[in-house]
Amino acid sequence: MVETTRRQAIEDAASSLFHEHGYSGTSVRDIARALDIQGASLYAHVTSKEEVLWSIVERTATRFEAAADAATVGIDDGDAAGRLDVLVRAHVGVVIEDVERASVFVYEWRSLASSKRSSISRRRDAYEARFRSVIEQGVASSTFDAVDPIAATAFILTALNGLVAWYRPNGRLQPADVADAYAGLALGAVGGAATARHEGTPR
Amino acid sequence: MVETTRRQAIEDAASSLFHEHGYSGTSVRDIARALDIQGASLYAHVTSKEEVLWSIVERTATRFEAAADAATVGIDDGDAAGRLDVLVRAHVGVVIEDVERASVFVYEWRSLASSKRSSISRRRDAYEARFRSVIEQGVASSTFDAVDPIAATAFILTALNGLVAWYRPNGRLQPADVADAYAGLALGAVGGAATARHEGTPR
DNA sequence: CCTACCGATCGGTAGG
DNA sequence: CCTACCGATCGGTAGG
Repeated sequence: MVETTRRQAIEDAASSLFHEHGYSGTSVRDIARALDIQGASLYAHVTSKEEVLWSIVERTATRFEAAADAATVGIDDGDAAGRLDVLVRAHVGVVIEDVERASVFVYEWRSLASSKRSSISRRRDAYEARFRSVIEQGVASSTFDAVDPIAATAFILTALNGLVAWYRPNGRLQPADVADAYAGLALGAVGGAATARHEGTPR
Repeated sequence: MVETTRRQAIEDAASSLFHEHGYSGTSVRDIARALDIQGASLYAHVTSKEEVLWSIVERTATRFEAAADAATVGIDDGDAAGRLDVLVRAHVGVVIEDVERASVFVYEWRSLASSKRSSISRRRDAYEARFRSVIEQGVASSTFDAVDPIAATAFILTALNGLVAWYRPNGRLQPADVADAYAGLALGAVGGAATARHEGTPR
């Protein structure tokens, strides 16, 4: 990976280690060792270990939000299947673009101290609500089966996030294959697959 | 919770703390404090922190395996939808019966040292293969849609495991509601819901 | 189950 | 970015 700044290299190394061993399972000296510098030297670039976590989590939260914004622009409010399709593809795209940072965002945000933690918690809730309202609307319009929207949202979002545990950039499935597969599975879960599959999946 | 032995109380406290803060984020003294004893006193009952993790993880692995065994007994090999339905319900049942231990099993086994870690890794692979072969068979018999069995298995199992992040014992949904909802969503994901829903979901 | 203690490592600072 | 160092905490042991 080509690094533009030292700071970016630090966050790359930290993302990789936090992904593999967790935030508490990674020491400042582990991060430094990955960059071939002394532990104390890290503090020339960062103010604390938690600040590094915060930076990764905050930026990744923004990427998920921006991708969902971009994906749903111009899609008819009444088209629940189409909206869920693009939301799923957007989410999968952000995960696959940087599995390590996505993994840290998804699983390590709880290690943040209370104020930052609750800030992320609220943004996660709002993000989840986008999926839920699409599902509620699909159920209301009978586009989807009569699923429980809260359970269905949790089911789908945790399935999408689970990608970070098994997706490998140079594995059998190309990013587009994963996006297609996951969009089909998610739509199928709520009973909206038949419609979406017959219509294709326009973006 | 009624404790039969001190050892059990230790594993209860550890499961709760490992679930909330992770294995590395929990100290031996944290566990001791939850039991109102000194940190060093824990070693009268356990040989190491990792042994406590191992005990929780190993027992929970066995519970998942036993539940899958029991659920599939007497179900026709050719009935992919029926088999997937009971596998999903069995998995959800084990998670809901003890969310904290299930969470530790699912997310903290990576903290085990190499030999125990690879033992659990193999058992997880074998367990996952049960789901995958049912899905492969359902696809082959056109009971299910032509999903990618590896992706579909990962999608479904990570969704089921994601339960530990949001299920609350005294929440809105009763265990049976969650099992029904998740069985429907999982069957739907692979396109087998119509069949299962019309047939009902016998156990 | 306690007190007293061990060496190692933790996140972080001082001063260059 | 380094060396030298800080107090706190880590998992664990000795001996009762």
